[in-house]
Amino acid sequence: MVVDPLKDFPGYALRRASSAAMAVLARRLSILGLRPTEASVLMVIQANPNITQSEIGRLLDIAGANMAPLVGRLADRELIEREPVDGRSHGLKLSDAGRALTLRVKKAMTAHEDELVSKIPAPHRAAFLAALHALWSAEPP
Amino acid sequence: MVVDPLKDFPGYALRRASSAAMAVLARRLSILGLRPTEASVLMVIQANPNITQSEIGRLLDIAGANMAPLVGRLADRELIEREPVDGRSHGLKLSDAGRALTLRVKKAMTAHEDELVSKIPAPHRAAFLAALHALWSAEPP
DNA sequence: TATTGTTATACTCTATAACTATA
DNA sequence: TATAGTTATAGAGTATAACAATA
Repeated sequence: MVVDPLKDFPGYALRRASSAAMAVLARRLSILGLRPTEASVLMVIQANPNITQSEIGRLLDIAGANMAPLVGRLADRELIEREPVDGRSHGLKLSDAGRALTLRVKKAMTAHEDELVSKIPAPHRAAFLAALHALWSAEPP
Repeated sequence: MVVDPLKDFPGYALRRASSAAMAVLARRLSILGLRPTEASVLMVIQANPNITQSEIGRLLDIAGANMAPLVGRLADRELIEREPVDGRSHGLKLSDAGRALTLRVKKAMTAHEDELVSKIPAPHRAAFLAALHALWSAEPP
């Protein structure tokens, strides 16, 4: 009946797969009161204590203008602490509450990733991840 | 120096790969005065003359509320024509201008897809597309 | 001069609720 | 009652421009 002319375009399949996965992850994280970007920022701070917000932005490809309200929300909820390292930049660290929440974020994310990976035949998993990295990092600016 | 704790998460790589690819496609299509969703709707109409807008929404997973302004823009630009098939639904067809533009959309999309595919080793391409389809269609509602 | 952080603003995509007209 | 189409509205992510303070 209805023909889908986009079905065999890898770019379209990539977009649909990504948005389907993001929707599931967002639902999981909303239980913790977090959005996906907030959760990823918490994980980056945990892995890099005293990182500055501009460094996080470069790592996650989030513009500085958008980092400000994001970090502000996390600080308002006392999940992170800011300590001046410079006259203009602050090092970010997790608070105790932030550390506890990040532990739950990690569990949610790992469970989510396991779900995704389980849908891909085991022998193809490594090549799949390699292909995603090739598409991710090699795009022109 | 800075550690990326998300790098090995397929879900995160999926998101980054998708948004990088979408950014490139959006830039290509903006030359034609189209957004990615508008371009995909044109292609669906071309492949399915007289399709209704609710059928397009189900195919592309776009909510009815969001189809209305999208189709309205295409009709305002006289790229498509609406003919009542029903008291409440309209069949959509490309106008001559719409057909000409869709031809250019197809070329832009094909060029874009070829670029993507070229970044993936040839022996892994089929498995990559299959994996994307598995992630796309098998997500729970 | 360049960088960090910030505010303000706008656009796109998405999501929900409410309504009408038709089936 | 269910569906098609529409309007209004809000949230989230992203983008640019502008600015102050600092390096």
